[in-house]
Amino acid sequence: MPMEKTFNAAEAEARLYDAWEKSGAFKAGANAREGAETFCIMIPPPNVTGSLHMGHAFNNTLQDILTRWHRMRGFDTLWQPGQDHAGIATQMVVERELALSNRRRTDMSREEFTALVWDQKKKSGGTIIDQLKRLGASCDWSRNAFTMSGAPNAPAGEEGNFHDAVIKVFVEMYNKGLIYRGKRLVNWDPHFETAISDLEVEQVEVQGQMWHFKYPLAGGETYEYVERDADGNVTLRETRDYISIATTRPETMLGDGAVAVHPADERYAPIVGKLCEIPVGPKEHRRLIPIITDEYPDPTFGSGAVKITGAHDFNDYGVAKRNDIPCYRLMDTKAAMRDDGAPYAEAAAIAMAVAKGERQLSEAETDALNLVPDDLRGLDRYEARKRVVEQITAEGLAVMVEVPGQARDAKDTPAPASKPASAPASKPGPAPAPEPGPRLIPFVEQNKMMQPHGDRSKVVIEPMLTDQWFVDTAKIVEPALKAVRDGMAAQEAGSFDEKAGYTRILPERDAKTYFHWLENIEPWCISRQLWWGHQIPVWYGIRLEENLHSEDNPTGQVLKPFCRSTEEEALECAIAYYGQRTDVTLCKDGEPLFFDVHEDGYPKTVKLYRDPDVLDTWFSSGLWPIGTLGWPEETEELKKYFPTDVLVTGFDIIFFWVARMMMMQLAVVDKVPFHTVYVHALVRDEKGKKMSKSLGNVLDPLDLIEEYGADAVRFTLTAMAAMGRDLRLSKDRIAGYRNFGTKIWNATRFAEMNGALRRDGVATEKLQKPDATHTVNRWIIGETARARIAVDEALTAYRFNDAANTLYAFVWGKVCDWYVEFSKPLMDGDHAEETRATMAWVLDQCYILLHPIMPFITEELWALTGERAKMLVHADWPAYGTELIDEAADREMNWVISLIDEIRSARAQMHVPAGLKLPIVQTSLDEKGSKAWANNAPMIERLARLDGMTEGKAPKGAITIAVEGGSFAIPLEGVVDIAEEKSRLSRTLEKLEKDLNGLRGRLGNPKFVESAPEDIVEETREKLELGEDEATKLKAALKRLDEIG
RNA sequence: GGGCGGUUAGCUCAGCGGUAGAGCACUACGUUGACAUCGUAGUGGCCACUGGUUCGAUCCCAGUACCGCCCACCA
Repeated sequence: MPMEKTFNAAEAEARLYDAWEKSGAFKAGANAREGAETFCIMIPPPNVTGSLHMGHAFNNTLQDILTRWHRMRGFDTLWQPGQDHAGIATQMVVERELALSNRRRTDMSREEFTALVWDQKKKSGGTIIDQLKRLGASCDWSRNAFTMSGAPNAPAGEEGNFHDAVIKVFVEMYNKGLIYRGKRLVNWDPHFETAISDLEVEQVEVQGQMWHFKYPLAGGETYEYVERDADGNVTLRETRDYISIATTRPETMLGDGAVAVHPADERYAPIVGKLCEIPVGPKEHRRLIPIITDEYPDPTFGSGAVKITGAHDFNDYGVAKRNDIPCYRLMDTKAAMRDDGAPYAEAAAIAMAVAKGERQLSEAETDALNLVPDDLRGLDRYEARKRVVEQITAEGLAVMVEVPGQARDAKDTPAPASKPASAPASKPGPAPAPEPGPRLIPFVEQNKMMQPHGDRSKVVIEPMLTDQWFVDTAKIVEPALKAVRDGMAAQEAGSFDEKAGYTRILPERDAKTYFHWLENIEPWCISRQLWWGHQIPVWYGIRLEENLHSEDNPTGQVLKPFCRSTEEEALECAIAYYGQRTDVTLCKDGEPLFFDVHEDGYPKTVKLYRDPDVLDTWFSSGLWPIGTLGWPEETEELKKYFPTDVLVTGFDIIFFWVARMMMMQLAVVDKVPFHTVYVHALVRDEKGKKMSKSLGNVLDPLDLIEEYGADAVRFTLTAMAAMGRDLRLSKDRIAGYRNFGTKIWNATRFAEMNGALRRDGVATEKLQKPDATHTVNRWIIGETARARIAVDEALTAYRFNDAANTLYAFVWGKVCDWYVEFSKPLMDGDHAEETRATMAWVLDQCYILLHPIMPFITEELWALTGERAKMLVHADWPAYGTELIDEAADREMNWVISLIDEIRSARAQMHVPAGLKLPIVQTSLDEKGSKAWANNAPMIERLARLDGMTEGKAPKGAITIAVEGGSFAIPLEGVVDIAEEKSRLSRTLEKLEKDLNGLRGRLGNPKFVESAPEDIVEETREKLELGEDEATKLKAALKRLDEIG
């Protein structure tokens, strides 16, 4: 049955994938040789609700190439797939769904909600798996993992021990003091109402507004305010009864604990230590705060004086901690102004007492204090800001500026002498409607500033003072740094050893990124106020009085945490802690917390309640390598495949994931999770823009697979995967590689039509390399060996593009362009059988070598072209090398090829009709050339459209063909235009002479001959000699033409 | 502000000490026992700029100019 004209990808891909899966081709260890080394890749788990985007397609194509390549080479191979539960992202999807029916998560219980999330997982979790299958990913799906498997409320079918592993790690790290709980300023996402880590915050440039306000000094006190320029000359001197501060967040003034100035700032020296008044809120209850010094304020920025709001700004928090300034929380979880606690008057009075040093508050008391004036309570932070600005302005305490046309009021907004140029950069705020005469408006500096946003919610992050769990990263970072330092050193030294227990990051530059981040690592906030995730295994009771200020409780926390893997253990632990006099029970969901006490104050009943927070998704994905292999159980797979081999990932998750996996695996099992991290670049659109839904420039890999076939998409991504460079994907390129598939398909058709695929009943994988005698066959066998060597070298070095380009050049440029053409005249005659056998072998090698990149079409061709005992997916990867290269055959064929090239070129330039067969006259030819001609005459005549060769002198009106070792003439009397031939030869000669001059120059330079390596000098000499020979011939030909003309 | 990249043919990119390559696009011509998703031939480059090292630099070093990315607390 003759083959179709093209490969029908749409029809074949599903069928082939199905066949692979059914035969267990992707199972761990499939096709492994006896006693084989292992090779294991962990998939970067996509979000369970996700769908395949171009980045996934790229990432997984590379992994699949490595996996298939190793599997064919007989490694005991595992590509471990799975999905991530993706806390926020997944919860977001389900909440959005709920919103459609006007419901919210808080309308139901936690259990009901997480059940809905599990439903969602069931519904959409398979999508990405199916899509990866469309790509051809050869994962061992029977081992598909999920970061929430085995969670307490997981439905049937979601068993597994990932949850247990996560909990175990948390408990162990807690016991080792690597995890702690504390009230810290964290990034708070007001939309999802949860803390997030630094990495989940995106800095976005926005147009910022900075107001300047006057904080009156307490008791109407005044001081001499003096400003000087760089030379110390006084530029301003006046008496002030206030200190001017600049702020971008007026609403946080309510929580100010101090005003800070730089200790060296002489302008404010007279008032340091005095109190000033926050100019908001009811006048009779204005709070006073101290003016302090700290290194943080920059005297050249703003007014040089900074209001310190420890609970809502990271810098201020640092200042507050250093100077023992109270941090007053102003907002609730939605970042609206607090509406709880005692009325403002009461709270303000307490805060005032604190400021005056008359009173001290515990952390809890400070947190309970609501310093939001009654009229602002419950307002959104931006509404509150507006009100605050209005109030201050109305009261005349905003620094004003004259408009229009007037410079800003210099006396109130001092521009320090060192930065005189800063003034023009600042413009007055919103321009008022033009009115006659100058008029005063509040001075608002318009500056570009970076504002933190949640990477998921896109809302502005609010720094919030809350109780959170942290990993003490400083304690576990060192091994992760050392492992990569050692790995990179070995890589550099060329002595990299996969078994040495260190890790390298490729390309090298990404190692720098890794180092930089880890060397400056901050504590990692791992608690999230979400419902979807691993709930923190900590139960709280009340702390026993005598321990309130003990060493293990420096902040005087009232709660006593019991961190254990299970409720039962926590309960046991608590019982031991309280002793006989206390009745300890578990607090059931929704039950009120109630602590009853004995007469002497000792707890009588304690209800343990579980920490409601869940763990950061990346805490669990940080355990992906051991978790998917069954840890903490000593499973066979864990023993066999861990540490794994390569991690293939995008640079965007080096911090999120790679660094954390390194730290966590080293902390938990004291081994690096993989020896190599291959970091690939981003897939962009053809204009170089990052693909994003909002830009609408997303190329959907599924669409592309539909249109061009998975192989074409894969080959394109591979060919463009130059290390470390972003790649721009265009459809033209994909179409080009789809054509490449068609090309090899048709080469196979040719072979089939010529009976070159008859294997005479020999199982093809047993098909040996034929003992060819004909130069053409010996040559292509050598070329095949070269290709195999180059592909292996490229893949070993993770140079995927080199592998793809090598194959492209070999299959198209060598096999199709030349070998197939050469073979045509050989299909009858003495060498017919040998040529057929060689072609069959060469094509098999093409399928094998291409299979990791283009699995579908090659598998199909494999099946179509022989009785195969094994599918191609399990075919043996060849090991032949340079022993197959026949240098003599190589030289001969290269001579033949260049002769044909020359003739074709001359014909085309002389406008000889393509179909016209011409005789050729050999005017001179050395022995090698004669032999080469004799061996390959039918091929040369066919490909160069010649009609027999004679020896003799160049006839009149002939074109001259000069090749190494000889020259030919093609008589074109009447056809050829003498002038044109002259100009053609001249052009060729000119080019040649230019090259020769360069070569002569070099050889004429004694220093070159002295210093350059011998082989280079020798090569240069040879080139010159050959070139000069050719030039001589060209000159002779030109002279002849001159004689004729 | 700190760090890391990039600048090579019209476009997208390889190459990274021995005098420049691919794909696409473009031009001309189409023929042989697979292939028009094709064939053959061709056009097209002071390898960003300026210095330095070297016998020799697109490649190494230093600086300049643009472009891009990452990190960062200027109120």
